[in-house]
Amino acid sequence: MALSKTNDFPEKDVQLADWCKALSHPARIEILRTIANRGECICGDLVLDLPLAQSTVSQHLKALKDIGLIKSEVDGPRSLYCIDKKNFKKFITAFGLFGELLSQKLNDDACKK
Amino acid sequence: MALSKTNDFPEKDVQLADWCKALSHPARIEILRTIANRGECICGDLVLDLPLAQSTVSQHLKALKDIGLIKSEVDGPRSLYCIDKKNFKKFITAFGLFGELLSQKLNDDACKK
DNA sequence: TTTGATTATCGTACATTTACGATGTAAATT
DNA sequence: AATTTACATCGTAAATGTACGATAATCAAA
Repeated sequence: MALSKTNDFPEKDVQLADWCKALSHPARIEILRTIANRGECICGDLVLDLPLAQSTVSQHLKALKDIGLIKSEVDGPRSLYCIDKKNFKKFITAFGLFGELLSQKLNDDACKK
Repeated sequence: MALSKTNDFPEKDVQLADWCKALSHPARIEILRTIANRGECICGDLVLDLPLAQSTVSQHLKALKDIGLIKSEVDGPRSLYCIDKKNFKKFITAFGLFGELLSQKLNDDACKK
């Protein structure tokens, strides 16, 4: 990105923002949920569930894989996807910390409206 | 959106995705944190903190306000921003639920790699 | 009431995202 | 070897997002 200034921000915030971006589309939320529910699944299963073309689903899977929330292994002509537990937990922890720190500050009522 | 298919997804997932989208830029993460830390603050304070032009910061504030995570009140020539606690907690709760449900499924080791 | 301070909005440029069909690739099956 | 199955990648179109400068709007203070 030439126009973007994301590199002028703290690395931790960029990381959290990138993870959130990965969840910023309902298809990717459903994909994560489906993979978690089934333990693992292939692209074709997701195409049946989602109102999207195969190439689009594959694109969303790539986005989730690039950011590290899922991983895959070859299974014959198929690709088997599963949650990358280590990274997923990192994300949940980082997000939880963020939410917690902010929530603490909200105890004393600062806003009138 | 004509090309987008977000309306073909469950409303709850769209809502969660939209909230995550609001956190998908490090500037908006820092803005939320700063507002929470100070209880309330004005655009000018944030402009001093962030490596962005005033108009850009104002744009990010609008995005956070449109999604409901912050609200504002007039204070002379300024605008005073603060966290919208009710909605913020809704978001944290929804996200926490999502993370928890998925984490539960990750207990039995499904992935080899 | 003019000036100054502060913020919002407009216009614009460029990058990124989302979506699809078409095509390429790799492995199993015939 | 040819075919089928499953998936990834390419090319492309349209929509969104990010960023800025310039300008408009609002209110306080001089």
